[in-house]
Amino acid sequence: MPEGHTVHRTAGIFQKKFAGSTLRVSSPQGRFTDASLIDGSKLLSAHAWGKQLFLKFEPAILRIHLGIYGKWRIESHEGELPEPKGQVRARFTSDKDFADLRGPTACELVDTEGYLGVVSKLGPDPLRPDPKGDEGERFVSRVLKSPTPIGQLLMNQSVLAGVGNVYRAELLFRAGINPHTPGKQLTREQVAGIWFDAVALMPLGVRTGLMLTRDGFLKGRPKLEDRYLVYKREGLPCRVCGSSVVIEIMATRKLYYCVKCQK
DNA sequence: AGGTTATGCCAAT
DNA sequence: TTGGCCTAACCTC
Repeated sequence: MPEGHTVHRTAGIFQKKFAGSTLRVSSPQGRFTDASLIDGSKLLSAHAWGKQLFLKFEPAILRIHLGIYGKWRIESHEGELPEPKGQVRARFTSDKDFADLRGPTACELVDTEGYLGVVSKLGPDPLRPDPKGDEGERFVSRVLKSPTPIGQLLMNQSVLAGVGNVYRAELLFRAGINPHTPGKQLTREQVAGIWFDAVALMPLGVRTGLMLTRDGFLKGRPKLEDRYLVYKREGLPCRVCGSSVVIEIMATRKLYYCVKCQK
């Protein structure tokens, strides 16, 4: 379930369970042919930026992107490692824990230059520390200059890193903004509002592993049918006004919104 | 058993 | 704009 919250959550787990340890790295499936280059080396740190996960090993940095299918299985073990389930691209093993990676779009070693090349193309990430406090402004000024619909801008990782199709729909509903509105037609307050809403909401997703966006359902594990405001609710009544939630295709992705509440 | 779908994104056209 | 990647879960038959 890969939007940015999932990736940050995984980075935290790697940091806690594996950072500072020497890891065995293998590719049961065989497709990660560079596994041998980091096998037996120390994991220095793990961090996320948007939907990208970076594992810094001593010899090189491993860049992992889950794409739409990718999944992690991370568990502890008692010396006896379980058989890989399905097609495991990469397995990371410490004394106590193992992590199996299946179906990623990217699992590749990069050097510092390659790493900088990737992150230089990423927009601000609401889940990243913002010591100077100017990351929101980077997002806001970019949106306010753009003729592109805000629904597309929120999906563009160079504008805003980590938000995907679920958070896009939910953030726009919460803001009461129609996804077709060009960025430059929004007010500064509206765009800043989206940023700060994401900054407030996404850490909940990291903590729980769920994209919680409904006030009143911001803790626990709400059932799937209670979870979202508009995402995957086409044809169902809007939770606020009761009119039918619509679905459209915007730039190849399904877009859900309420025509009445989002002007 | 086969078809559809997915929280993503890139390259080719 | 379209096709392809790549895996598993969830349908229908």
